[in-house]
Amino acid sequence: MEETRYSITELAEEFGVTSRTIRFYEDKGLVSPEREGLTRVYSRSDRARLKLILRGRRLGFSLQDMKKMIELYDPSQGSMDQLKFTLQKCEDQLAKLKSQRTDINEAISELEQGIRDLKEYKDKGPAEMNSQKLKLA
Amino acid sequence: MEETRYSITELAEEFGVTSRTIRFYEDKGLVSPEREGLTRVYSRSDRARLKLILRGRRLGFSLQDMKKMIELYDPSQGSMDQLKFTLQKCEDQLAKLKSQRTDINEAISELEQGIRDLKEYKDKGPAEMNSQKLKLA
DNA sequence: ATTGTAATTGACGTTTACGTAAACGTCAAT
DNA sequence: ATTGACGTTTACGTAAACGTCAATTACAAT
Repeated sequence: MEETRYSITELAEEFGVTSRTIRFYEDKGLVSPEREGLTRVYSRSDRARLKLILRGRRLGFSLQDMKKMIELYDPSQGSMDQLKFTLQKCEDQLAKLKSQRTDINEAISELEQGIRDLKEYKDKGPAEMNSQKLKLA
Repeated sequence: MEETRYSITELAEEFGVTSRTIRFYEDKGLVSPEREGLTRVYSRSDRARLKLILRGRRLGFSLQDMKKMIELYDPSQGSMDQLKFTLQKCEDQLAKLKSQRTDINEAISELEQGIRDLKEYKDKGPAEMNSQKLKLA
């Protein structure tokens, strides 16, 4: 089995982040690559972790959450507790996202209405507009 | 005409923010209530501004943006420039929100799938699962 | 006058996810 | 021997939108 090795810049480019970011994750205890002298050498599993982290980030998880969840995939066995933890976090996050989506949808509606009003105000002039329509007091 | 007057805590409670927040907005030049000695006294128009600010916040505008946009409703006339500025900001923000919504929708789908996989993994046990399904490398 | 309640100010803390700068080491290639 | 590209560390900076705290006043009621 070839030992696949990655450099920090290699992974940074592949995942579209800066090497600073990857080092930052290491600081937070999310990855711990080997060292050859000072240079970091990433294994295939390090790369997988990284991928997972970035995926979690896209889904809106905090790095702390990711740290705990990622332990599910460690050399050790995926214990039931870890599994439950991850599942719970996922469901929490799902709820959060859905709530956010609701908020955003409302904001979009309000904005769209606002834009319509503003355009009308611009075209017809302030004269024949009642300020109520612009949602003022 | 009665001069309606509000205290800082009154408004804070009405709008569900802390008085610190309101003072913070003042710091940023978003409201400038009268003073009686040191005490802030808010007028009906101050209250309207505040309402507008909070509304903007809900819609995801920055305080800076709100500051500029809010001048539209100043004693001075709502100049065409201000109107255009506001309209532009609204459209920018609308675009931002729509893009966010897309991201969130994708995240929700991914999460829902992930949750399904995790549950399956939990029930059927690790044995008959291929790790690919859990999106690992 | 004292107690209590509110308000004020200023300064520093918080959170998240990094960016940036300084100053230096390493290594391959020329 | 030098150049260039990359790497390292430490430490401080950034952005937003406040929160928290402490010290100080102000004012109202007792």
